[in-house]
Amino acid sequence: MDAALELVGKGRHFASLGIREVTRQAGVVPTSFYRHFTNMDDLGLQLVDELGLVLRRMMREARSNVLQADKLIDESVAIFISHARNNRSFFMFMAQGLAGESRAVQEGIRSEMRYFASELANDLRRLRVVDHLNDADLDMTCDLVVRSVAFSLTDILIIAPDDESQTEQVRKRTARFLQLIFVGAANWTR
Amino acid sequence: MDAALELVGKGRHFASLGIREVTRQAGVVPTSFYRHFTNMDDLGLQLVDELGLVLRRMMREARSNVLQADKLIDESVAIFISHARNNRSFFMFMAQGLAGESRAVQEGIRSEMRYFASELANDLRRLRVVDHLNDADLDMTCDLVVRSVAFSLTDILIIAPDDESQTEQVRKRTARFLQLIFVGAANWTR
DNA sequence: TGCTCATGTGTACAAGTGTTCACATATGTG
DNA sequence: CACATATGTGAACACTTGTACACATGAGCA
Repeated sequence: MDAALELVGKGRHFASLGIREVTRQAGVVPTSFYRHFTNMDDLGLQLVDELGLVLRRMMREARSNVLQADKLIDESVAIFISHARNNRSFFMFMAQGLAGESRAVQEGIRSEMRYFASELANDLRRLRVVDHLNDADLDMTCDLVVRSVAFSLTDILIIAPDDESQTEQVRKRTARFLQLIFVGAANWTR
Repeated sequence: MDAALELVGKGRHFASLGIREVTRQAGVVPTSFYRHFTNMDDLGLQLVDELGLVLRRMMREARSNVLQADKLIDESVAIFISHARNNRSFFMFMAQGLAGESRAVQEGIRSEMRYFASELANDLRRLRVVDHLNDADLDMTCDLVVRSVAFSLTDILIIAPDDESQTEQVRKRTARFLQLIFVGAANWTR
């Protein structure tokens, strides 16, 4: 799994990876592959599971760092971007998988995003920043937030990993997107 | 190019297509490939160019159908979804390319999206629905709109092409996203 | 100690891959 | 008409690919 991620991190697309290629990168003989996975799709699915762990760690960090609501957006975006840079290959895999060729991987990632959005909705309720929204509208808002952040992935991943100034630009733009969405939510009337 | 699109439409990922495979689908001998393209990346780039035409046709239709501003969102989303369904393979290619393995294709698609966003900004100025926004904020809003719609692609493309009820659901949800964004824009103060 | 089970190895094979080259056939223009 | 140019063909090449099978090794446990 690490080998596959490394190849993805080098710019390869997961869909184009072969068994031999992955085992070569892992420093292992091709037949060993079958000891762990039945095919590449299987490997992809297990990567999605691990991606879930990464996202959960990120959420935990965000929750412990965002204490008061006023810095919520900037803090969260900063944490997201920092995780995206520290786990570049993982997030590349995620971005690829959203339109990948394995339906199962696709749905796995979408389900992670749904989970993420629903946790976000919980947190916002708890922080009492969206009291006037009913549940459905809050869910929609969080869905849109998660999508916007996810799309920013493509911005972060296309720039060089150490380009601080461009990263900062993406950070700012993403934060403004979320501000715009929350202004919308604050003035939303059904 | 049609052959490659057909394969993508069948669920294959563009990055995993081979020259022989594409020429086989095209009913032509492998060597013929080199008469038209130097490699698969080249083919991808030419597909991006054609994608630009599809998007421009879509814009033209949207402009001629959206006369008054009050139905703007619903009409535009409907047109977008109808185009996405009629050119399914093209939009699949677009969704894939955003996180694809060819940097050039990636940037090509991103540039199409930027163009789209800037045209949208022009239209909104012309319709005078956003008079209180300065140029930068209008650009940001349109950027977010285009991104949200683009993300909805993954929703449309994952459902069966003839599933009317799910399509309708995506249509509604996308429209609500845009409404939320425009409420945000309407109440935006720098 | 010896047994079991998980993991890794080496060899083999049929099938598929990208790319080359010389050759054939259209198509349109002077 | 003849000729140039664009496109398609067939055979050939050296590699790579997925997968099967029998065998080796090592770790943990009785």
